[in-house]
Amino acid sequence: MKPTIYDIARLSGVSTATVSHVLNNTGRVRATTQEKVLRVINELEYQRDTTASALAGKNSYSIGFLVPDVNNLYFAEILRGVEDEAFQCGYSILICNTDHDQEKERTYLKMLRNKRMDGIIIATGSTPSAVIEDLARDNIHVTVLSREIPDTSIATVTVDNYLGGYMAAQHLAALRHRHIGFITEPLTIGSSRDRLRGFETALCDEAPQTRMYLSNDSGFGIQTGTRIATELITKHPVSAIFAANDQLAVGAIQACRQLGKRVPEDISIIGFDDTVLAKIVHPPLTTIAQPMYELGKRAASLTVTSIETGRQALEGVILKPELVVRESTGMFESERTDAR
Amino acid sequence: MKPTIYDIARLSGVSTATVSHVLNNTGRVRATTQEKVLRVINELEYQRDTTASALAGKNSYSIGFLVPDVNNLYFAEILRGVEDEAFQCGYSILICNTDHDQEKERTYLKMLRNKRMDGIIIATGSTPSAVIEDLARDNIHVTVLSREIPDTSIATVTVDNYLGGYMAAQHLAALRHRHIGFITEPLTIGSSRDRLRGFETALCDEAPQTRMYLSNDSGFGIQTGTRIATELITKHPVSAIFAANDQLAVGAIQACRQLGKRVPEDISIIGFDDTVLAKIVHPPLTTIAQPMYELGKRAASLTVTSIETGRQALEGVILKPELVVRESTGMFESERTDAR
DNA sequence: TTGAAAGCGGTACCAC
DNA sequence: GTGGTACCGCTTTCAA
Repeated sequence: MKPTIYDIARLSGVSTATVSHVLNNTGRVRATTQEKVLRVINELEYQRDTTASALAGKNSYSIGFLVPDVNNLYFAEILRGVEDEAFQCGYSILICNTDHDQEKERTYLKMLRNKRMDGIIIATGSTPSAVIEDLARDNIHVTVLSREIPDTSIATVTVDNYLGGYMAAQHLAALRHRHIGFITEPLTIGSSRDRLRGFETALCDEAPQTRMYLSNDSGFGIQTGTRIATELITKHPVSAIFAANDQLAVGAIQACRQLGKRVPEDISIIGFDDTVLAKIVHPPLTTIAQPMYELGKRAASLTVTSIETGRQALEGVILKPELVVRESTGMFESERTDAR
Repeated sequence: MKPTIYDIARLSGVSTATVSHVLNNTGRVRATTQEKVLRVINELEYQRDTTASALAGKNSYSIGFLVPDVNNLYFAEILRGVEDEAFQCGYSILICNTDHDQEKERTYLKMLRNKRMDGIIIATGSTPSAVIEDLARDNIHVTVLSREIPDTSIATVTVDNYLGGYMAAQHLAALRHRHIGFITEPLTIGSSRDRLRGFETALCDEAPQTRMYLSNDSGFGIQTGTRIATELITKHPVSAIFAANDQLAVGAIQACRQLGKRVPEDISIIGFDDTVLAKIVHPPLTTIAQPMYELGKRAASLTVTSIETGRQALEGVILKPELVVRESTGMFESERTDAR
């Protein structure tokens, strides 16, 4: 059986209080005593039981990570960043796949509370801030990841989605596209709205004569991308499409293939995120890159800081996106469109 | 503050023992008492504190998942299966990215013990079975995922890697390839060895005159695939390449592109796993599909069964791989090779 | 400097 | 049926 502090105490002839003191470097313990205790600790390969320690009021060294779906390149990479940083700091990550399901989210949140998580990183789109405040009341430090900064002051790590949308539009406008389709994620999600706003603003700023086409449909996956792109292309004279994430963009490329349109000659496509998909797909995807790993790391780091300083961080970290030009976008050539 | 059983006991005028009984449906509690207690529980929205419960000797309802890297499509999908099943059963998953690093693995294992995990799913390549037995001694139920069945009896979920390798060779042999390159993951990993054995055996069985070329180099990622494929193609007259995972295969395709070889006209490429990469890459990849999600689910399910029955499952689940033919493999045409 | 003891929130044995 | 109470393993106050 794993040794306990009682074993350590007995074998080194001191009380558990003293053992605890040397374990935590708290209180004044005579050097010789300390040494004696440490020797026994090493001898028995003693390791503090985190569960007991947590129950007694200390950290559980665990952080919950609420995420729509880890089996999604975007979130998988964020998760990697989160976990790496957490591991560095001595914390572990408990994953919660919500599938954008409010009910699952609530269930997970309860679980996390009952398991005494020290902190929670929320990367799902739409947790009401009331929930977040509840968590704070239970002394669980919350960090919101990858969506717009909510009203309530709370630790937030996000990419500048507005700017990202802006850059995408700028790129397309510079290539002289004047009829652009926009494939969005559900606009209930803050980041989606920001991307759209940025996109529209850039269009106004740089090429006010441009028309943008937005489907009522929205979603996340490749299939959705194909569906919406098909709708956009058949209903409107678009020569370019912005897809709010790489998966949607890949779907759009597939739609083009199905419809016999060449990318980028007939239709330019630009994505968002820069997951591996963007490099693998054919043609390689021009996209707005997000520093996903970094987002994860920063979120974890902020959370740990909150936990260890004992007060909820209020910082808002906003990272910059970056335009990565590959081969899926090209200059608009009018004669092609006429041939349409 | 969250209510405790003491609060419930006080407000419903009974002892904590009784509250515990109604919570656990253990012991005989008078119906009226039960009702009274339940009412208070609902009123206060009481929820059992898992940490305290675990310390008192019950389950922690947490399972550790040791995996090389969740930011890898193959493992991400397995993780999804693991988490879904665990969630269904009321357990949560703690992730541990080992990066094939023995040191990290040891550190994680300690962490998991100290956090009183009920079970651990090990999807990394090479945990010595001694470690596994240690875990068992601490009453932690272990399931090994996705590698060969070790000597010691232990719960194992795996795909038939031998068969997978066999099928890949069969496919290539049927296409009349007689000079085949083999890109492997490190052969320290059991599943890699099995794939290689299966591959070689099929070649013997079906086309003994075939030559196989194996590099000393090995690895996991796209870059590695490109590197090894380049070596294979420049040093040997290969007309086909088997890559032990889809990433390596994608790398191989990129190598072909760089070397001016067409896939599949000049070189056929077959992968392993069938991650999304296989569908996205150009040309779409012929590959040996693994039921990754299912693997994860089964592993979680076995683990939970072990935990809840109290005795380590010894079952060995072996799922079948499947050949998925896409466009990266084709019939060998001798005249092409002559032109080489 | 050290130790006795009262928790933390549950569980479960044993007596009534 | 129900309740008293001794743990689980560690932390921390308070007194010595």
